[in-house]
Amino acid sequence: MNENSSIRAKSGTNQEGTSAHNRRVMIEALRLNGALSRADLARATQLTKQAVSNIIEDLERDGLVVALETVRKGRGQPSTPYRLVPEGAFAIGLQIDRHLTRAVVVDLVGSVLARAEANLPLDEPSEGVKVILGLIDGVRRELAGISSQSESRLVGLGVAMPGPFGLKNSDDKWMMPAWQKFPLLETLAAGTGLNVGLQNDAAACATAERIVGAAHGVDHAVCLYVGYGIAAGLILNGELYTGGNGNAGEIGRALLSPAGPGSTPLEHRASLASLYQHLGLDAADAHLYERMDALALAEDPKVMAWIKGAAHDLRWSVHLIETIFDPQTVILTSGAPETLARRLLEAMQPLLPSIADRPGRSLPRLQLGITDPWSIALGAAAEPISRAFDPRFSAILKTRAGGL
Amino acid sequence: MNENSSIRAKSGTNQEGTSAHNRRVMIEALRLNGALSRADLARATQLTKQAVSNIIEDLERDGLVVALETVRKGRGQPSTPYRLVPEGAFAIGLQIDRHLTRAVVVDLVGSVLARAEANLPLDEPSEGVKVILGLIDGVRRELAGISSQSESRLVGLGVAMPGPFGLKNSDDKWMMPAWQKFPLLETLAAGTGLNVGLQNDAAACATAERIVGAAHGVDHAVCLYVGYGIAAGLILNGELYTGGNGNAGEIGRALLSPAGPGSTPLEHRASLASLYQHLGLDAADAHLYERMDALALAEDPKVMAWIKGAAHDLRWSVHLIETIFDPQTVILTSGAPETLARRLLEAMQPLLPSIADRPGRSLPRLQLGITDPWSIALGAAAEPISRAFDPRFSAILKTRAGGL
DNA sequence: GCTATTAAGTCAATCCGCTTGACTTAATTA
DNA sequence: TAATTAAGTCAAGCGGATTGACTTAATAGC
Repeated sequence: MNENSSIRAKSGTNQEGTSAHNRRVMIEALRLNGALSRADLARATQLTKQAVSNIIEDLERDGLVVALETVRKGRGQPSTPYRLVPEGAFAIGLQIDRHLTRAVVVDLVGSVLARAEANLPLDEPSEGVKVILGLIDGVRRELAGISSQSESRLVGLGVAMPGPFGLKNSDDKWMMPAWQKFPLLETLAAGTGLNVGLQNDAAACATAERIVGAAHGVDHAVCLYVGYGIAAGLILNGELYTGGNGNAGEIGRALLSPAGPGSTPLEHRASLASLYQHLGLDAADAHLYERMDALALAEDPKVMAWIKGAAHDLRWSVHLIETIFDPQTVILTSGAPETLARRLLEAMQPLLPSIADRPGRSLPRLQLGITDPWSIALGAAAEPISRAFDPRFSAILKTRAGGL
Repeated sequence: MNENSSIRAKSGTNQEGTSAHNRRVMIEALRLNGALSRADLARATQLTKQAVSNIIEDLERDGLVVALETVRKGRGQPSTPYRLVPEGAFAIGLQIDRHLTRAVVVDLVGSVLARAEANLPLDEPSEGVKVILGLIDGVRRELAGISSQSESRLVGLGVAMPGPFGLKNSDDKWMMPAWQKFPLLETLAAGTGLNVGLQNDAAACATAERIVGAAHGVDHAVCLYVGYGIAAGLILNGELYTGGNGNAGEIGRALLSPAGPGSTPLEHRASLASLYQHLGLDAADAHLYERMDALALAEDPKVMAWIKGAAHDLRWSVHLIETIFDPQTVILTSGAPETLARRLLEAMQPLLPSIADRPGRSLPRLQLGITDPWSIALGAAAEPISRAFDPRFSAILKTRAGGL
């Protein structure tokens, strides 16, 4: 019976796929443009007025869009704009970091409705999972107080944690080895009854930028994330790209010079971990963020020295990213306080000359992204929303019946 | 009237899009699996037997597929396998290099039916275009002798030339500045009456590997191309990725170390140009290829020294590519003779440890691709074929009526 | 050797969702 | 007040996948 399972082919599609795509296209158009009339949507999506009308009627019935006041603009019948209903869908996002974990609830438009954080016992996943499930339960209850339909409109749980995933030698202290081995997704799926997705933290950052930040509506953007480690989140062709094994963009472990295995990974020089080390701070310190903020504001010499060194490496990373991906823009994000991130951005100027240094650019080569430390949890939560509502190739195709 | 043109949205789709996609899926399945029965196709594509039957009937009428002998395999009615008809479609590929140009005709399955080459006057595009049009006309006539329907089945002209494209300072001698400014595509479209597409040479290599080489059916592969320059062709999510401005993968100009603008681009060390320089060969020499082949076979010390140096840099490039893209495999291709390419591949072993060095790999981390010097022209020709017949997201969407 | 079983493939009706073209509604312009 | 313009609806039509019953042709088992 399995003799044919080796045939490689893409899935076909049918009218359901068509309809699903068109619904998603409407939602994306409303997300990107704020409020649009049916006629606007018809023009923008190339569909007929009638098709749009039917779809909008459906979406309105499903509580995903709502009509606004009619507006008169020149000759002709006034139009009725529609906008997304934030309460149309919710998702929970979970950030698992080395020393703490955060959970948030976001709605369809990416607003954070509830948040909670807790310390995480390092290297004890089975204990940690209890903490996490408690956290999730907390924000979920909070959501229930906000919306009566919260449960039925909860589309999933997105998890973000430091990558890379699935390596052979995962005893590297940078990599949370115990967590890599723990069956986290299965445990969380069982514990919450939700669909669970996983991204690394840079991908989560990129997802956050895409839904509410600088990558909103940009098809080719790379998000350079300076956190405890360093990595790039890739928006290619308007979608998050995660590579063959979910590890694309993990540049933290890239060797900077062609000097062989002995070189220092980028991560060991341009990351908050290296900053903590440079400042003699404890990564588990509960007031780490405030301390960094204060030091950055005070232009502490040690901090400024680190910024200078990190900016040097990061400038080179931006050059490399531009050369390799040819993105429309590079977004610098960080778990660090905004003051620090902004100084880092400034220290990176002027950027190295590169292929991106072309005439007629509409977006800056490098810009500052969200610096809120909750952005990773936000991006984690945005992933299920995006999966459920954004137009994607795979959303058109018929789903393989037999699992996966 | 143009007030609404600023609305950003993806196109919707309809039954035509569905049908177009399903046709493409059938063709891809036959390309990847050789010959399949309608029942096989139905299982592989998730469509019903009936839908597949209708589509196959269409494709057969259009001369794109043909039935083979029925085969008996166990119980049940014997199945009738179908395969692609090579003569179902043709495309012309054009490679424009610094000193020469090549044109080929390929068919639907990627076989080369005709080929021609000529020298190209450097920095004189208006003269060069005459040579090119003559070359194209030649292979086109040759094709007409092979197939009576050649003209109606000619899907387009694919052009491959060294990138990057559209830079500010295009007076770099590496970059064929005069050609960068010349309205090549428009001239060729007018001169041939064909649809014209452009890729850089590494992308063409990747396209060639995808249609007939090591990337056949692989969703995530990077093609490292060592030609006169060096660049990477990116197959991401089963499609060629070209970035925001068509320059993705142009790693030749990437600086190797974070030493700032003064560093040596990779291209100046690991490319055939550097080999020619190292050997004191003239890049315009008509017998360059044979000379290189002879030297490589004889294990000439100078060649071996260059190989050692280039391999050192390339090993690092592979590490970087693996770290950044997380591909299933990296394919080494080159305009150099196979002996040389193979020695280069061997000299790159052992590869640097990287994220790709994981258990349970099904494909090698690095493998040798097509070494035929005509592979770029082949890839150029494969692009229109792929555009016309491979399943792609954009092929499903309604096309914007008003051009582009 | 007969029968049951299995699988490929067809037939005809149905269904779903977009399209078409005429029509209604409601505003501005002249 | 009439002409024009644009938003949006109505109802019939159409294209293409689905459905389920049916036919055909092979092997497996008794």
